[in-house]
Amino acid sequence: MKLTTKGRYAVTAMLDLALHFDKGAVTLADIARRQGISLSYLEQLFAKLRRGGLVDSVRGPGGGYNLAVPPSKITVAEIIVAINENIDATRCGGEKNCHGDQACLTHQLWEDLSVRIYEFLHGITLADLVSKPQVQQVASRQESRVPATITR
Amino acid sequence: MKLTTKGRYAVTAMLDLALHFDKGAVTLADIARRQGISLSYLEQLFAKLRRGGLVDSVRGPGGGYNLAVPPSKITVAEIIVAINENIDATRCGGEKNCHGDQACLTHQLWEDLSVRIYEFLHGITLADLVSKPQVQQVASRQESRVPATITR
DNA sequence: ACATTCCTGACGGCTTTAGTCAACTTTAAC
DNA sequence: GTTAAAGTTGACTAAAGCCGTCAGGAATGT
Repeated sequence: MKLTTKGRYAVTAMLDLALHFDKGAVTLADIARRQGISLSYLEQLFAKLRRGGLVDSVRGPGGGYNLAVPPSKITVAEIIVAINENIDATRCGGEKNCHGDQACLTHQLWEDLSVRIYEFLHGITLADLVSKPQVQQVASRQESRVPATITR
Repeated sequence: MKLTTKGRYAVTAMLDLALHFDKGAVTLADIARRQGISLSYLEQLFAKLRRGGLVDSVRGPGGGYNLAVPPSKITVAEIIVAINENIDATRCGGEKNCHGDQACLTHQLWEDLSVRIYEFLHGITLADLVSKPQVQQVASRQESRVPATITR
């Protein structure tokens, strides 16, 4: 389980999609504006999300992205896994050859931790996040915002 | 809570110290040989561990490093915190200004996760790790090893 | 046709990681 | 008191990953 800002961007973007789940396709430009993420970077992230089967895309005018399944069926862990193709927290990638030909001293520790983190994030769906008061509060503020100018 | 290979190196090295807790000072050269970590890199890590008060150093011949307190008093979380001076998993460093002037949508999520990871790692001491059969098994193999040549 | 939007690949700056090298200080042992 | 073992510090490099930009292309509704 690798946790970087990349994964955080992805979860934020997916949460934005979840907030507009029943309102038709959402363009990346909208997400970029609302969440303050560069459009081109979003394009990269969504390419992976699409390959991971988490979102559906609609081309052409009026197009955009939609969640492939309802928010209650998508967990945070799935999003992060789709973004970071390498998932293991261990040094050896599960090969247990971290140290020469043998497992390193702390191999088991990182494996345990990895499982814990995964379980935590797997227990949280987008629907869970949407229902949080804090999220709704921030979201409503974003709706009423003056659109900023978007580069490219 | 930032989890990188850097932190893993540090925990592995500290575990090595814990395994030799009652046997006098341990040189970095020994750790480098046993754990397959570059000596110069260990020097950097132990400078931080020393500043963090986790280890004591003894200079001169016969010198080396010792745990500053018994293994049962040192948690994995402390080690990682000492190594990565920045601890927060959130984008804004607790400032809650992740997105312009307001907290980003997922601020709370990362804060929660951060706490979870910290609690997990704070619940594991070096003594816990030492008592694990797997660790002892790997450790005993390392003791009987032919010393490899060390560069510089 | 045309504008909109997704899609793809290449590229560059930046930070972090991992490791190297060199010089220095302390101190035990001879 | 010399010497050698060890820690201490700082500068440096190479590689990787992150973040973002740019340029073009493909699909598609109007």
